[in-house]
Amino acid sequence: MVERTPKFAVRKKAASTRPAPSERVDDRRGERREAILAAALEEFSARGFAATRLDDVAARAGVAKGTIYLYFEDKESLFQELVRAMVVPLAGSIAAAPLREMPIRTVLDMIVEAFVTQIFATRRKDVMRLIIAEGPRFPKLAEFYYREVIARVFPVLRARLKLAVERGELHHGALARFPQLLAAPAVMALVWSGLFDRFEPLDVRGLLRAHLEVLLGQGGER
Amino acid sequence: MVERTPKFAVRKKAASTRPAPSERVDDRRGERREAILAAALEEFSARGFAATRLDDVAARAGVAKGTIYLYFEDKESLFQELVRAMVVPLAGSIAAAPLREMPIRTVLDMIVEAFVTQIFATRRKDVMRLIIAEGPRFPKLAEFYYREVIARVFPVLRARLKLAVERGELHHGALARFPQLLAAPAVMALVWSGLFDRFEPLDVRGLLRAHLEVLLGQGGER
Amino acid sequence: MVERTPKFAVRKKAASTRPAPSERVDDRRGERREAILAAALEEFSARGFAATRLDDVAARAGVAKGTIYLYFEDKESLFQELVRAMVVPLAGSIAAAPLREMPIRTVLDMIVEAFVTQIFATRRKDVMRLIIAEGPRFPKLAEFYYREVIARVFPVLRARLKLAVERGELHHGALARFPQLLAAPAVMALVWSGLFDRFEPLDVRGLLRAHLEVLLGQGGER
Amino acid sequence: MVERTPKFAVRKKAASTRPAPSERVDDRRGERREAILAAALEEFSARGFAATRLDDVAARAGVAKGTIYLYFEDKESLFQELVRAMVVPLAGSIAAAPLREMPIRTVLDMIVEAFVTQIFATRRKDVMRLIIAEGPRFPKLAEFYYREVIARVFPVLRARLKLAVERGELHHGALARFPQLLAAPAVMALVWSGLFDRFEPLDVRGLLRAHLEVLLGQGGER
DNA sequence: AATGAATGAGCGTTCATTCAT
DNA sequence: TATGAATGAACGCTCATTCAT
Repeated sequence: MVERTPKFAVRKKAASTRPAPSERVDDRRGERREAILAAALEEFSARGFAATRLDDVAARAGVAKGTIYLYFEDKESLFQELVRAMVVPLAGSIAAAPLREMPIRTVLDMIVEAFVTQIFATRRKDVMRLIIAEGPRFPKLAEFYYREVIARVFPVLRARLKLAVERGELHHGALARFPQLLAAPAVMALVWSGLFDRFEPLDVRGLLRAHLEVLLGQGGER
Repeated sequence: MVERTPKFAVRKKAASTRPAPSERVDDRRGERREAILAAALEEFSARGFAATRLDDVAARAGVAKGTIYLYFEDKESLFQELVRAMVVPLAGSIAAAPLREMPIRTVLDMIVEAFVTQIFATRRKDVMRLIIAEGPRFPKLAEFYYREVIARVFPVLRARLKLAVERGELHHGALARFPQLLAAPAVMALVWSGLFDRFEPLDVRGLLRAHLEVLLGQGGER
Repeated sequence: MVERTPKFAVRKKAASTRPAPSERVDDRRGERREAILAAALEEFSARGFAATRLDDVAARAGVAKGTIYLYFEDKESLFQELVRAMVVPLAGSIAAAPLREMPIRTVLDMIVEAFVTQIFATRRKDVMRLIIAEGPRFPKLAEFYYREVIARVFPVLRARLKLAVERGELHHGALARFPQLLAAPAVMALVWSGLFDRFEPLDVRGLLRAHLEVLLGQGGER
Repeated sequence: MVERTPKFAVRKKAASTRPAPSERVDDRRGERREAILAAALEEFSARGFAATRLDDVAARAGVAKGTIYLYFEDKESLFQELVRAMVVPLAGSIAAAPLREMPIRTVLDMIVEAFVTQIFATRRKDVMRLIIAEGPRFPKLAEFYYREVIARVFPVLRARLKLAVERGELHHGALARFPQLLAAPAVMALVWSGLFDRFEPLDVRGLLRAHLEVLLGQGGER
């Protein structure tokens, strides 16, 4: 994995006035790269890693098959870069919020809302599903996700949850011991919607909110 | 099915009264089938459907490549039969228990225990992971699982949870409205263990028990 | 080719009163053999040599696949035996007729009638087509047919045609030089009916008779 | 198409004025296609459709196996294209000749000559044999040939033959009723040469000319 | 003799990757 | 840089043949 440098952050600041030639080239490079990544996401999501044909990715991205190899080492690199590109920015934003200042209810509401609007309603949902489905076969991918997301978010979360218990905001330590419990309904939503939406669509926000009720010990609607 | 290899070898000598030839033949047929299914589970779990080579399945099962086709229509059939063979018996046993007679705490404890010992500690864990990972690409598979498991188990569960609310065993209706919440930590355990066990193993029983504490509103260990 | 002895003629005389055991066995053998040959003819005709599956031959013959190998060396032997069994008796009967005694018109009428009723209206038609289609790939088959049929029939025919010219029954020597001309419409009928009967059925007897008209120099119906 | 190899090598250098890249590419494409078709003809002729290995076709054409699939959908398409490419130009040229202007003798002489030089002396002979041999198993092929050749040539021929009878050029209506009679010796020649040339080569032109003698009622050499 | 399960070589087809242009 | 034709290893599946029963 890795190797390829994070061109993302950079590019965002680029180009305001007339860019220098090299910059313009970099721009085109960036756009092409984006187009390929977007096409790859679509195809990998629809068919999984092994069943995706680079031919189709190229066609969807509007480039020639060989062009993909100018931007990515091989099929696997493309896949990993794809996940990386979608995951990194998200992970950063989560770990940044000033959780300690807010009441736990607000914290949890924010997390729910972030998941619903930033992940579930976007292409990131597909990336998450790809991680779930393909991760076991891509140790590097799982490791990357663990390092970038889990290892960064869970400690912060756990600390805040512990604090909540100490402050009396939460009445049990279960969550602090197993932050996975907090994420479980989100994972369930990703899995369920990928499998059973045809038969029984799931109200994802409803599910997560109901979960909060349980966690916070409020009766909610019976 | 249950726990692979021993069963087979044993059965060969099991029958004491010299069985009729046809019986013996049927026995061998059954054993071969089982061997292929076992090998297939192993390979499909390790590589996913698309990346699994029937050559490898055959080698692992100790049969020739062509033999697989004496027992299964094609690769996809083998995959579906595999899931079917592992899932059907389980689904039946779950729906059967006399849930109404037991206190909700017992019901939930049983479910946790069943998941941990009947699924998570066995090869069924791998089958569940396969359903999660491959289901989106196998509509038939997802439908089968929905029909055989979800549609059979969830209504029973929901009814019992409603009853629990009415009886005052549960203090909120969230679970009755979203039985998915009950299953969420199990799904999380399957996903987590497939991805992150190398970095941070998960105490699955602990996770599920902690979840019960939360659901039942008991403080548990802080 | 060859190797297997011609059991045919023998069997025909067999069994009148209660046959001895060994004879009965031979009978069953013969029937089985016939059944396989009949099934093989059907399948080879429908699909050609290469595309025919011994599985299908066995199923059609009502025997197990392995049984075929008790009666025939391999697929190719079966094919060759099949042709041999159908061709040999025919070739004999043709060469036998007392052609010199009859007027040429009668001779040719007889040949036409023999072809129409003994070949074209029977399974032999399929054998002839098989020889035409597969012969180029089966040198032994072509050689066998040349030796058994062509080399036996053509000289006789040629002699009679020469005689006809000398007797003034025929007005040109073309036929005597090229007895193939006599057979050409029959071959054409076999080929045409195999290819174009769906679009334009051919009146085979009409074709052959018209050919005779031309050969004999009679005006026929204009 | 026409007579294979030389054409290709020559063409490469042929173009004097430095052709545009696309032209050169198209040229190479055309050459490759031709090379594959030529190799396919060779292999299909030698072994028949079913027994031909695409591996061998590729090797003979000097391309990789996968390359065939850049030019042809699949094995069957390759086969059909092969026949189509060889048959279509011929059929056109036949139907075009101004038959009514020429005496029937000339017409028939021309047909004989055309068959001998344009078909029998070329690779087209092999294509005709393939049609005869494989047509029964390829309904599409037979239909194509009927539509493109038979349905185009026979009516013209029949009309000219009728005219010949009316003009008194022919003394019997047999040919007009059965134009197949005219083609029969050609079919015979194709079949005979495929089967028996080793044992008894056939003077094809002699055969066809002898046939004409008979048709035209001239004594010819006795 | 008869069976049919088992074998494994073989073939059509696909597709990631390369490379000449 | 970009292309897309070409490659060839790989894989699913078939089927003639064998052989234990």
